[in-house]
Amino acid sequence: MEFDKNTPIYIQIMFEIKRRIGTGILSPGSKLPSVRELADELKVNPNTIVRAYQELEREGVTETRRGMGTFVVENDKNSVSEMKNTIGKTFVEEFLKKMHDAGVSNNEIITLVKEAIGEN
Amino acid sequence: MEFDKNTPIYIQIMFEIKRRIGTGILSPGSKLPSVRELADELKVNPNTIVRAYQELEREGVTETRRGMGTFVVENDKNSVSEMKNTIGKTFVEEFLKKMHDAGVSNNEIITLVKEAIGEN
Amino acid sequence: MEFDKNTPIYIQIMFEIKRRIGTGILSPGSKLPSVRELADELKVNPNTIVRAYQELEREGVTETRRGMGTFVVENDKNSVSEMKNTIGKTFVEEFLKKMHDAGVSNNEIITLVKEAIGEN
Amino acid sequence: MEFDKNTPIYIQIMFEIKRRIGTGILSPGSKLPSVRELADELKVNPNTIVRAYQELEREGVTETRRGMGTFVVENDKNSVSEMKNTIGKTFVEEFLKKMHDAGVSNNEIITLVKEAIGEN
DNA sequence: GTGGTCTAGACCACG
DNA sequence: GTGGTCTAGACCACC
Repeated sequence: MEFDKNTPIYIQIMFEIKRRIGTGILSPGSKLPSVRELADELKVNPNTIVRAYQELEREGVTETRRGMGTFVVENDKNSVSEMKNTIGKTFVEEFLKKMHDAGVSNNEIITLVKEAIGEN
Repeated sequence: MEFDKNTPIYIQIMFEIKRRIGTGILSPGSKLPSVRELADELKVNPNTIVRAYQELEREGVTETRRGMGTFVVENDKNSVSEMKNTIGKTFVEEFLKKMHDAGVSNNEIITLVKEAIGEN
Repeated sequence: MEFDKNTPIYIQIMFEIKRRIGTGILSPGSKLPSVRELADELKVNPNTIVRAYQELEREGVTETRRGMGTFVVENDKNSVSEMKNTIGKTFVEEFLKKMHDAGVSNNEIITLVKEAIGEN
Repeated sequence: MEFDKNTPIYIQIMFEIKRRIGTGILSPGSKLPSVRELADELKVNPNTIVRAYQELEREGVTETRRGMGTFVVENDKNSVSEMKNTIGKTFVEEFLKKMHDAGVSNNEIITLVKEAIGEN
């Protein structure tokens, strides 16, 4: 995994976990990798993982069971389709805000998106 | 102009200038407000404006003429439609990459965007 | 380190860093002094160091790792001999251009350079 | 004539005048273009020309005769070969200082210069 | 008048 | 402890 230099690493890790839930790699109820494991895997300071897990817990996405580790909460919110939706909507809103700020109209936005998708 | 607390002010000023070019408020060749003027207008420290203007120059959007001020470069890139297009495409690509990484399909993307626009 | 009054301090610091790379004092991958350390050492405001480090990063000479410091990029460009070569060639070209513009022939250039070196 | 963005325009104009003397375009005793003429020719603010002429007079290169204009002083120093030498030495010294600062040895300097000349 | 640089000192997010 | 950003205020060279 490569990190974008401009956004905090712990945020990117949060999205990585959500992505794994959204794509079914992690299912509700399953155990997250331990802090040390994930720190090793991502070549990152363990404190950074701790921070990410804490924020995820605050958001209600995960829960820690003492002595057992961190788990994906079994929640409607964490079903594959819901998680995809949640992440998606966040990104869409960010995106629309930026475009509007740049003076691009709604029609132009749709056109640009369709073009870009067509090209791929 | 209101500033978003989470992104550096000088970045937001850069976008504001680009937006003014993109919407035709500033045309290629025209003079930007002086550092002190804009600092006053935006209730911001002059150094912050200086920083924004320098970055814009580094990006080739503006140029400074000694003792005369800062000007929009007369450049195809800075024509109204081009500027909008450039900014737009960059954002669209970032956005699509994120969505695909999150496992959202092209069809779902278009649906989500349309929904979000409809709501606004 | 003494500063020349006529050129910005941050530029002189940039050259100092490049010189340290060019002479092998700093090797690719190694950590630069922290902003505060170097500010102390050079009796200069920390902001001035920040500026120098940022410009070096823009030039691809260094990179910052969040919360860890600023490092010399591991790059062919930054090997001792290459760095010396790169800086040197830039200066030589500038120099020759100026001399030719002033109407000095190639032979005269070599003579003048040898004279000046002999004198030192 | 194109101006280097980083050095004051009036300095560049001074060198331009010296260059014209060094290459024989202007001979000792001849009249310089009027301030307005040169300002027009170089697309520059007349004040900038005034400044350049003043500095040249301070250096003893030119003199102004009231109501008649500015003239190249008839001076050994202003003979074609001498002027070339003067400019040349200034540039050579600047150049050597930069190279030494960058850690390039005298031998390497001569090698680099010869290479660069050979290539042209 | 213009922008460019620097200092002093503060606060913040990140690891 | 690390760099990033911002403010306040100063001085300077240039046009």
